[in-house]
Amino acid sequence: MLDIKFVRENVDKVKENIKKKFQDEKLPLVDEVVEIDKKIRDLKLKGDNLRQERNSKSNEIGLLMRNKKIEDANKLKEDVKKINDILIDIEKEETILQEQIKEKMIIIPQMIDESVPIGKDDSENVEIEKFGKPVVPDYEIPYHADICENLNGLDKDSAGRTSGNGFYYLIGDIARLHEAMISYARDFMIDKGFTYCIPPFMIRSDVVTGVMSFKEMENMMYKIENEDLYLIGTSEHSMIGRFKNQIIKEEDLPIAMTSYSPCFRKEVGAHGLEERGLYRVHQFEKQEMIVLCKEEDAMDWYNKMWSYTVEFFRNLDVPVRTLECCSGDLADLKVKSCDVEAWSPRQQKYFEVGSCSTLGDAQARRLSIRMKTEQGNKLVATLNNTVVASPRGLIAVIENNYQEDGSILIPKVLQPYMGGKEKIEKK
RNA sequence: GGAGAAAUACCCAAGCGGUUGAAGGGACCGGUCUUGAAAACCGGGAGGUCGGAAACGGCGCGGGGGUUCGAAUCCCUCUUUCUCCGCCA
Repeated sequence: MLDIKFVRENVDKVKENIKKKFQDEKLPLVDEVVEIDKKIRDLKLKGDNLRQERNSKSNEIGLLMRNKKIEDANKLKEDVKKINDILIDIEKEETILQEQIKEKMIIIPQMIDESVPIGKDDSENVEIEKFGKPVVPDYEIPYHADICENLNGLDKDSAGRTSGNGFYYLIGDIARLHEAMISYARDFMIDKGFTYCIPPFMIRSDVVTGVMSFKEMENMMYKIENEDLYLIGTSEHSMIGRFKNQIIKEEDLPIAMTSYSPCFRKEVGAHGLEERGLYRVHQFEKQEMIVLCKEEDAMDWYNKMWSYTVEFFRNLDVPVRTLECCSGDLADLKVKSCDVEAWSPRQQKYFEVGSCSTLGDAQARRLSIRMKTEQGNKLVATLNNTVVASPRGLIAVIENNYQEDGSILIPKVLQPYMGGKEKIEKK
């Protein structure tokens, strides 16, 4: 969501930004918004003047009553009643216009960063850099679910019976490896200076609508029956929601936190669940990082944040690359975003394991997250990035450390979290 | 889950239908005194948000709604906190 003042003063820039995102159908919205905004301001001025008159007349009535001039007071009461009748209409119209403008403002995309590559859709995303050599061993790497099942580490059949498609039982050393990754990710981020946090796993609807669009909400969020509560799709939701309507002291910024949570997603309308595997599932766990900072520091943080994920995966001996989201593929709330992708030696291509975004002040405007400065309050910038989500991250580790004999070498950094174990093999 | 009480500005807190369109403290800022500080004394200010170039004005006493000429004050509702009971890792 943009600042209405910015739109008012930068109609051309806003339109150009929409074109860059190939959303030409939204172009008329800009003029409509400016027009409604003008109407609202006129109406507000009218209303304010009437309210001022009402206030002073009500005051007069008070004085007259005290002096027992009942008749004069009653006369004034009539006047104020008339003012109130006019005000009712004005207020009604204002409410309608406010809703109209909000509806439109909410779908006008955030101004993207100049550096974002222009492109229509995800096919035009741009590879930025490769880290580590993508190795293809001379033996065949089986499908990750088969590797896990062969090591007695996965039971999808039972999960199908208990919970349906999109769920899984992780068992034994595979479950432990999953947990080890999350734990290592936590400690890795703490070492980078981030504060560890376990947030609520359910949030209210007003927080949900603050952090995502309605369409996303429909397609992602599980609702608790008979309660105003939703299961979080990522801890970003509760972590950013934490600051809703808050004014942060300037000296308390930046706020850099790393949070753990299970994540629940309906995955409606996405590419569908993967029948056999663990790549796209209804439930996973994630170590996340979020940053709240001054707008001018956002780009530095953005670059730091994605590089932490790269470093994390390199420590696990997983080759990765960064892929920048082009303008057309960038979600409307985002200023700039890139995916970190891990190498799959089986598919011989990279697949998404994390996503790093800066939202500028868009989220802060929706949630009213501000910082106190000497010149008044300013919106903060919000950023988020995946450290690791598992089991998806698990797939990367398993495939890249798979041995010809069917065993998996445990990356050195994870061994302390696995009781010193160096290898997972069939018993 | 049941029963009660409460929510006022950075903090404490008065107020319970009209000179409160928020008293009084504390902290804070400015000053006097002091070599400097502390103490004391004097002075200052509603933080936020919206409209406006500004002057100024609107909103605003946990959120939302209502009654009234007029609401911090009365009514409804939601949220949160506290106390007691019940239940439970």
